[in-house]
Amino acid sequence: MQDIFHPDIKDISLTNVFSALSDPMRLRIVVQLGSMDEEYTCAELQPDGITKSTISHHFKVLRESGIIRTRLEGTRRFVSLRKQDLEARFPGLLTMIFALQSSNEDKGE
Amino acid sequence: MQDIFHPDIKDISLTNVFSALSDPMRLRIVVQLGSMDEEYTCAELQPDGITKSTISHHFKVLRESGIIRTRLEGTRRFVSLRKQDLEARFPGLLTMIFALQSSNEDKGE
DNA sequence: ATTAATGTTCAACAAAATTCGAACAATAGA
DNA sequence: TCTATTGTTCGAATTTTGTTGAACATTAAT
Repeated sequence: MQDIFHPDIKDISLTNVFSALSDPMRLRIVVQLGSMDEEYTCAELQPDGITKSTISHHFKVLRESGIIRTRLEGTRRFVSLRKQDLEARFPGLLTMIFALQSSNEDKGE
Repeated sequence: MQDIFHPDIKDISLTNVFSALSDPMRLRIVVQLGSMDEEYTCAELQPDGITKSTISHHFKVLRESGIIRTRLEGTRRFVSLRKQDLEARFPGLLTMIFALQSSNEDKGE
């Protein structure tokens, strides 16, 4: 039932990462995950007015593309950015994304 | 008829750029455009087995997302990377992409 | 054993993206 | 004025993506 598949570093593809980050909601999640070195539950990152199944779908996309890691603990799932892996695979990508956090980018436009 | 719309630098959005680059064919075009400081005609960048209408569509996506610039000359159109604009807007993005050119990324996987 | 909490999965739908061929537009050249 | 060249645009078909509610699974707590 629970696959919780995480691709190996070498299998993280740039096109898949770009595809995952092309959705405003997912990009915002990544920015939020990067803003603090902590884990979040899925519910904590769920925007208002968005259903559980929707956010679950986005986490799956982010996880299968190699951007986040999911850890089970009881009934909850903690997600975190694969910072080191992404930096090793695509140096500078996260840095560039976080730099835009201060400007006016990640709100879908 | 001919719009040839190019978004202003400030209107280039990261999600749109990621979306444009999430397609393997378009990413390959960008890599090829970046490998030389030259302009290409659309036909020169057309992969084997791909129709004109398809490649025309991809150039439109790249242009409207702010990644390339199109210049008319006679019946041909020369396309080039908006290197400076992209570097100003998303510092390090192109550098990161071109670094992968040497590795084994940009072939769809 | 119930009940609650946290997410996933499934079926369904709507919207968007990809691809193609045919038709068209604009220019260059004979 | 024809004709060739280069590329766009317009449907249409197919595929992918985003979203939701209902049902389910798993664990925790009572």
